[in-house]
Amino acid sequence: MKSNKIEKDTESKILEAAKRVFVQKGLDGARMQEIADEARINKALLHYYFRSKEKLFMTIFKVELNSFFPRLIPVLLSPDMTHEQKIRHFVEEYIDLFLKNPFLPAFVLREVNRNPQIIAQFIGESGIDSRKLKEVMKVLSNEMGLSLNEVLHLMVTTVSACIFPFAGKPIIEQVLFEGNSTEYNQFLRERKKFVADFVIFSIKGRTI
Amino acid sequence: MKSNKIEKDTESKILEAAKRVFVQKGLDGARMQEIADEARINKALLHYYFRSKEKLFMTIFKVELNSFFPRLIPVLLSPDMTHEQKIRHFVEEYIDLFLKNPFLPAFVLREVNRNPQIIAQFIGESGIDSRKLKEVMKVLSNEMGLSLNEVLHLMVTTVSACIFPFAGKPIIEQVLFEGNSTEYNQFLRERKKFVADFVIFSIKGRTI
DNA sequence: GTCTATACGGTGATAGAC
DNA sequence: GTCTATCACCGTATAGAC
Repeated sequence: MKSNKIEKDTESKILEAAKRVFVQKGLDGARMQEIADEARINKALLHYYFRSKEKLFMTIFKVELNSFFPRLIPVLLSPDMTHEQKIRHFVEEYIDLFLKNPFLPAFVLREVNRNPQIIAQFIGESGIDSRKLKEVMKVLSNEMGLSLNEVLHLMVTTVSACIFPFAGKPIIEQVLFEGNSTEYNQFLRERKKFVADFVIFSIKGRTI
Repeated sequence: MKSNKIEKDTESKILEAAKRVFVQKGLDGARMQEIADEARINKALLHYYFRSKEKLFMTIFKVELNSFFPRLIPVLLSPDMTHEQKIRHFVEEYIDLFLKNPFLPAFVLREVNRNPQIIAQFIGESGIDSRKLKEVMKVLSNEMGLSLNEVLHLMVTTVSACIFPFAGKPIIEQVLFEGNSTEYNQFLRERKKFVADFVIFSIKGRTI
């Protein structure tokens, strides 16, 4: 056994390298050679640990999809928070996640559109539970004084507002900030407050 | 010359086939063979009309990116409409565009993330004009009683709310409607009214 | 477990006949 | 312009030595 933990075991090195490459390039764009280089090993060893490119990809994708659906349902069901607090909490957590993993939205969207069945395949293993989700919608519906359908659209709109600024980074950065990435990052940092405000104001404006 | 217009010329056939394949599979996932089959010609002819896969792709992408940015700026500058009317008009036109081209959002997002420079490359040729866009923001800022920055976020949020339901179709369809595509399509049809209402209510809720 | 060498199929691109 | 045949390369995957 190696002395200290600076030396990672090979499997971890592969997983980390594969994550970087797959998330950036996608399944179709990624090359096993590039993953091997990134992990500082050779191609053959990739196939020794994971039998095929597909299998290695699936291992990565499962983990990433899992982190794409954060564990926020318990908070949304909490009886000790107002719906305003819940919205703020959700938006802040979700955008923070993407600030830490900026490529996650584009990656998940790309792969899920490449192979739409992949999402059904992993639905159970990721933090998604349709039953719980409907429970959340019912609770929020009561708290907000909106119909179930309105809550559904509201949720999708909130999630959209969090995800798109990351998934569409090249467009936003270029079109809105003429390529100035400092301004784009500033925009992202302001985003948490704005989106939460936006949603809350919309509920207010609707119910008066 | 052929009798009636049922027979299209080869270039058009290629272009239509390439559009279908590239939009669905992306540059990396698409195969020249598949495009040839789709166009009912052989691979060699593809290279005769367009020298390379890359060139053929660029031709398609330019057109698609162009339609991704609809010509809505004149309307947004119109002095004869309230900002509410402008928002409704924008959202309806934009969502209608995606109802007609459901794969457009996922396609543009995928390719723009694959190669972020591609957007700068075509910025002039697509219907985007940063100067005009800033003019729009200024006008809306006055009409809505919001700061320029708030209008910026508002625009991004509105666009997000229109695009994401299409770009994230596999996720939404599976997670929210358990794979029931009829319910998903129903959701999309309701979306125009909801998004416009949502934005307008938010402005109202903010300024009271 | 880790490496080098290689097999094998697929893919973009071209040559050349018609 | 359109076709068939073919090339050259690249990418996944495996064999086999250590």
